[in-house]
Amino acid sequence: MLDIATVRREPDRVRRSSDRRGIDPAFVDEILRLDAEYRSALAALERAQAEKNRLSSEIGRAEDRSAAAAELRPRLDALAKTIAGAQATVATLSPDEAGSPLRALLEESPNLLDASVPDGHDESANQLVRSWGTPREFTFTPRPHWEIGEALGILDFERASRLSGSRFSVLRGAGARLSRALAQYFLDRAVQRGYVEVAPPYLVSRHTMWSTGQLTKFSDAMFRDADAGLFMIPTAEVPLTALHAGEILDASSFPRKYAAYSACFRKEAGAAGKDTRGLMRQHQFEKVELVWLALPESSFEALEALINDAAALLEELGLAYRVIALCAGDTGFNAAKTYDLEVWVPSAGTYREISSCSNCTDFQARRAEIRLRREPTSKPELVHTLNGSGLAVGRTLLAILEHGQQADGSVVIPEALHPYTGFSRISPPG
RNA sequence: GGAGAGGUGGCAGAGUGGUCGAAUGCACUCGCUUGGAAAGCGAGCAGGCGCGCAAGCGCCUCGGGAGUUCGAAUCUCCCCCUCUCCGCCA
Repeated sequence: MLDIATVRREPDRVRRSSDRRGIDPAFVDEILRLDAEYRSALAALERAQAEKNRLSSEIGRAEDRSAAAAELRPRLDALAKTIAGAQATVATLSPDEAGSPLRALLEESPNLLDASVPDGHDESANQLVRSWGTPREFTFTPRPHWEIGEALGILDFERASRLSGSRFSVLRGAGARLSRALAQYFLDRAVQRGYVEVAPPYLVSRHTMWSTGQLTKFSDAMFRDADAGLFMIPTAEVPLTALHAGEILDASSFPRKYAAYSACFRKEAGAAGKDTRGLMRQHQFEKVELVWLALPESSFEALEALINDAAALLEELGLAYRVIALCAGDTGFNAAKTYDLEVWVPSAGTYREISSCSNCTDFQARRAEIRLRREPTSKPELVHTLNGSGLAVGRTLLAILEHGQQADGSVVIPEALHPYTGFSRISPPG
């Protein structure tokens, strides 16, 4: 959610950011107009309330309260009418009132972009930041992971679709083991890097989902149980970021770094026809998510650290990757700046997203009311939140299968995982 | 799912219609005291919003919402949550 105070103080900054995202900045003027209207209505209401409070306490102080009440009644009745009217006006204008036009505009506006975000409308304008490793040269035509996995008997999409429909998978034997090894490995490495491991709920309330900015009119691709009022998390970013919602945290505990393994659930309705085969895009997938609560002045340094934490995992696994800075038009609603981490996928002959790391600045913290206090006597201020995958389990598994495939159909497992898998190669049955 | 108890400031815990945004204690901040500290003493110390250059002034908030009343933390209704016991269950 945008800060009304920022719109007032720096409307040009808001206009520029919106324009760069491809959003008509006209709404800024609308916000300013509604806000001016709101504040004058609020001032009128507060004047009437102050008058009423004065009269009421006068009655409370009087010798003969009922006599005083009787005497002041006409003025109080008139004030009550004024107040009721003013309240109704304020309610329709207030930025704090759910459903008011001003509130709606503030909630629908995406986060302000950082100045370092490159211009551009779509992913073609994204910028390469750096790359690591070289894609493996094959002496044979590399097969896609679903063929490799099915031949090895470790991936089963046919039975998955009988169980649940399309975009589900069944992992079996060494495949299931490899998946578990990855999750365990990612978590262990995160803890070694100072993250606190968290096992969060996979179902969260509407309010929690709303508080992290997932419930906008632009994105409702989530599975949910309307009866219970619960949503299945599309990412552990939601419970991790909202973990300290409503709290005022001591600045000395910053930065706070959390890591959680979870299943994630997405309808992916907008992605029909894209990545229909394999593990790339599933309704249910697993991921280790990394979340930082950072001091405002150091959140962009934190973003660099976060993307490096995620990238280090790929280096340890020997998988070639590149880091991409998303352009303005490709940067998500919550984010001020986003880096994507893309891993080389041999069968596709290109890099594919395996992690997305974002600095959401104070945008999520404003809704979730996550604050910090610098000194015992200082005022609370909003924290900055960051999130990124470290990493997506299915996509990493996919990359390992394709990268490690051999001419004889077996797959060589990266050494870093051997302590977790207990095997160094997956060989065809028989 | 059934029965009961309860939700007040960072914490504990008073407050059952009127100078209560809230006693008291602890924690915390500043000052005095001290060689230094502790203790002691004094002052301060919730959050949000609006007006104001500022000092400051005002409004709102005692789980959330609606109501009664000139006036609600206190009374009424609805909802949410927590705890205890019972049932069920991995």
